[in-house]
Amino acid sequence: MKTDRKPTEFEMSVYQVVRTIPRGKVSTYGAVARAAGRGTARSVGSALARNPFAPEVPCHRVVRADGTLGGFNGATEGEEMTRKTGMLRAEGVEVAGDRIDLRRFGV
DNA sequence: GTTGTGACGGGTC
DNA sequence: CGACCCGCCACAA
Repeated sequence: MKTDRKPTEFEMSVYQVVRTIPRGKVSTYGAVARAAGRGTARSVGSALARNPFAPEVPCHRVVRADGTLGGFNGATEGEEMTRKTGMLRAEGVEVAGDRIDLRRFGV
């Protein structure tokens, strides 16, 4: 894409943190924000929405604090979300409808 | 420098 | 449970 801009320091921090999420587990936007050292859930969502490191940064392992999926590959609904659910299940994460049980998978 | 917006979160009603 | 509001930080125009 040519509309891509250079990732800022903050965004880089976010991608780095998300990349460390172990397979079979998930994290939340708020948790990532704290791990990054600065920013909030909103900022993290914004960064992941522009995720230029596609498969390297497993954005599908990041969900909302209330357990709902959030978004994937730049979308919050549609086919992309269906894929996100499938990937999580393939990694051993139980997905009930559009939700995840953070009690077991939210590190 | 100012304004609007967002893949959010927590609190209220 | 759902709907609503307010606060939060970073980014683009």
